[in-house]
Amino acid sequence: MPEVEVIRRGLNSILPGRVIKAVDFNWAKTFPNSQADVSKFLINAKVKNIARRAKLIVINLDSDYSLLIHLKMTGQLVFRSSELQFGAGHPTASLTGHLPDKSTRVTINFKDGSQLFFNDQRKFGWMLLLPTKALRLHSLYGRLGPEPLAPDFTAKVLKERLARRANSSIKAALLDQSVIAGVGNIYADESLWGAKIHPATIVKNLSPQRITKLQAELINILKLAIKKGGSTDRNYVNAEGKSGSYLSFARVFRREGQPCPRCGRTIKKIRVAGRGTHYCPHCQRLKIK
DNA sequence: CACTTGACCTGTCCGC
DNA sequence: TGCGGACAGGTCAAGT
Repeated sequence: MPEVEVIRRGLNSILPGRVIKAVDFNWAKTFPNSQADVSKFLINAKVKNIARRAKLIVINLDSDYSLLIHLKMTGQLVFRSSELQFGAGHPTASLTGHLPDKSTRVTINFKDGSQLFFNDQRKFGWMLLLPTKALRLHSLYGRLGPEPLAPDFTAKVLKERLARRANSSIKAALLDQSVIAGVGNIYADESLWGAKIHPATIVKNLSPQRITKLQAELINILKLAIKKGGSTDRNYVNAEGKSGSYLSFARVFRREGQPCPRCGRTIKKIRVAGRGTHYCPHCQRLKIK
């Protein structure tokens, strides 16, 4: 989610006011809308603003339709203005090659000559055009839990939401988007380390104090990650093609074999809820009540 | 119903 | 150098 939020902010500073001239796509699953809908509600539409819900990017258009985009793990949304085709020259730029490239699934061409490229190596990401009014009722939105960075996401709310997954591991519960919207694998591991909770702990065995600590850690870590421009594990870049630096601040994620920054013992990697999971065996003890 | 596993894809890395 | 297998940031449908 921090990565998506960083992209949203970038796009929201460059796209509003631009008018779509044409859209090219080369992978049908990426963009399942009919050609008729594309012509009617996307072509000639002007971008109003860019919003986010959970890990979804929402480009609101003046056609009263919204373009929803899910980047999954390897998706990118990279903007190139007509005069700066390569984004080159910037010392931290990490995606400076020619676009479209072999991973480009959709290209949105604006009337002023600028372009937005949707690249996705693994083809898991998608776009979907929906009427703006229908978004809240759509199943993509309806089952999502609360936004962890909203002001009303309190420890009490987290306790209530976790009660839905009382018998599963806390790691699985955190990754369940219907419990909380927006926590992914990196931030689940990082916040559990911060709260000193073993990732395999069954939710009902967590004390209220641990959950309160976890709520605070989630907020702190997500905010820090946004500030650092997100996490670049391999593919991630923001709208300008630059990578994020959060992983150099990460305490356990991808740090197996290294010393725990809190106690100095060796960080381990195991599998929990089907996902690679990093933790400190000393700081994060498995408590079975 | 609650919960876990496999599938969707491409690319990379590691052991043989 | 090549090949097979495991694994990768997410989310569903299908299974138990």
